[in-house]
Amino acid sequence: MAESMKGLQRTCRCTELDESSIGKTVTMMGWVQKSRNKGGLVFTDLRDRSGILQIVFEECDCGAEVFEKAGRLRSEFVIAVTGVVRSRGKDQNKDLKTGAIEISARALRILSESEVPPFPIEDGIKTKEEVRLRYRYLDLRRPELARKIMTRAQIAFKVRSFLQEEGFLEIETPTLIKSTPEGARDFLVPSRLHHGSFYALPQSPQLLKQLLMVSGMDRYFQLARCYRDEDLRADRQPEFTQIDMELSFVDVDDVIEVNERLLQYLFREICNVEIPLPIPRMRWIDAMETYGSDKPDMRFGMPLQDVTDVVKDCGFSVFRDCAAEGGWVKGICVKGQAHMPRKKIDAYAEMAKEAGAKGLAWLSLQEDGSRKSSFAKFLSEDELKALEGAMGCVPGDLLLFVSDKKRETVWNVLGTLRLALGRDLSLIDEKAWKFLWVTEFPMFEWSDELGRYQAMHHPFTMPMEEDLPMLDTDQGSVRAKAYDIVLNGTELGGGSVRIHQADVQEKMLEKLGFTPEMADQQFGFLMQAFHYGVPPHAGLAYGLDRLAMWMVGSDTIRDVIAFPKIKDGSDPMMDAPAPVFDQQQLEDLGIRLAKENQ
RNA sequence: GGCCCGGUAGCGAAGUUGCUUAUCGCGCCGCCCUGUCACGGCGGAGGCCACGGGUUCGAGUCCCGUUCGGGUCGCCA
Repeated sequence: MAESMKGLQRTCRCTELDESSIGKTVTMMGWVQKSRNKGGLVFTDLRDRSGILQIVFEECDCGAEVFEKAGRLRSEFVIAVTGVVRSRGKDQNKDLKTGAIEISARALRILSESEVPPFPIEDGIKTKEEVRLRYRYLDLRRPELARKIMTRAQIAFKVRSFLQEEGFLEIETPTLIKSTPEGARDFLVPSRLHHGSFYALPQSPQLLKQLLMVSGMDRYFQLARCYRDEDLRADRQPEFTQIDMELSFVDVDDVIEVNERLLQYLFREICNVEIPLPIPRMRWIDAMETYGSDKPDMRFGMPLQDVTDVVKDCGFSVFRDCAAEGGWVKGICVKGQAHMPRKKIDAYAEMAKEAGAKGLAWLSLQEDGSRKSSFAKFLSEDELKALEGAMGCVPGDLLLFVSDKKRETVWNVLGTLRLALGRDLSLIDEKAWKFLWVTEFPMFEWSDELGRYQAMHHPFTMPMEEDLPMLDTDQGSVRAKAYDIVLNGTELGGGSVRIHQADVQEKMLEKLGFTPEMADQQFGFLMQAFHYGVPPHAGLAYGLDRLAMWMVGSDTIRDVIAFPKIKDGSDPMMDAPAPVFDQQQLEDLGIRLAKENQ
């Protein structure tokens, strides 16, 4: 039978008491972590979000009635205890923050009883995530997860205080907006007042924040909930939070400068990590050529090296023909792995094929100078020497090569192998924080599916001034004033300088295959705004969830989201999405379901 | 949509080339215990081996299908 807390007031949280509190009478409230009944006395560990504190019930101190009640305490009961703080003398618990003290109970109320929880409420459990997510409210009681959610709250607080200090205004933008083409699938919301019409939930507040710049707001930010109806990953949820910002009268360097200081501030305050500034920058093309990735993991080396010129006349027809057709041959040198067994090399070859390669050529130079290789027999000694020299290969090293007509394939395959090798060979310094700006992204990327170019970032991104003439002559080579911030091989955020001229924006939309009518229908409000005085502006958005994930040391984004969704986009706790309960709801919206969904 | 891994008491696991009553730890329930804190002692309860079909004298184990969960590729301006 649950008791009332009438007349009681909680004094403080568990770990807010220490030896200086000895002698004080306090009232503590929280959950029973564990109760140890020794017969003549009962020890109860009381838990709240701050930690654990030991309560002692002794009949001589608390009386028979309270002592009998204490004997009934079970895990996860919610209780209120009034008692006196005292020292634990010799019997201290060094594993507990409050291990030097305990509460000698005088009064006890059981505010709520509990069934036996479906899994232990403690750190380090191996319970399947499936079960934990169904009882997420219990999972969140576990200290390690609670700490992560509390750290996320701290991050949000620090972001706000830093940006406010820098003159940014926190402005909310609507989440019922217009569907835009391009990009990810939208979540749609049917309109009751306009049957047959739909709102879309924003994938980002992109256009709205640009309009705020037109409004003269100058510096804006928002912790914006965003929605993308795509498949989930360990670091991807259908709804997620962006630290979204936009600045007027700035160029690339200005955005980078303030954001470097933001990152430095956050990591110093939250993680006690000092990020040296400036954060290194790398052009997109160099990131691809050197690491085979637009978000390179800089915690280890093993760069990609181009040997197309070295092998263009060699005896190995695969390389020779590829070079002759304007293709690419690149390799990586895996230091000290000449002894790698054939089986493992074959596994990497399989990985290479899955990543799109036709095959993987390999050569190991043994310590005694002999070679093992899939292709060395086609090359002369001089050609081999030249190749090994170009790769910086010394005895004991293993070389892996990929050739393809498309440079994207070579990048992708070797980039994948590099990451796998870095992980498998423990080359990654897990304690390192390697930040990197990747700049000068291509403006466009070709879409086979659409049969035309797509915006790599988005259609409002400013091309680099010197590349503007190429819009008509060499569209694929136009670079954008776009930048990504990368941490340890993860994209934390990205942004760009935006187009602020109506004529350039019209040209861009035309290049992306929009007819003037389509452009007007989709973005008319933006184009209209661009006729009334637009400040040059630029911005950036971080994935707050990913940032928080790194800062708390998790490998899944779910750990920093209070109520995350599972792989199929559903919520196993509240069982959403679900069919509508009341048919009237559908009728109000003017929606009729296909037969198979009724 | 493809590929990979997994599902055995509330939780975590074991279960051999197919064989009697499916095992272990934690938790849970009862009794005992005045310094425990991974409390201890004694006793006890708890299972549609994910679901469906097949092979077999006999299936947790082998085969097929389904389902649920995770990872990954596609996808994610």
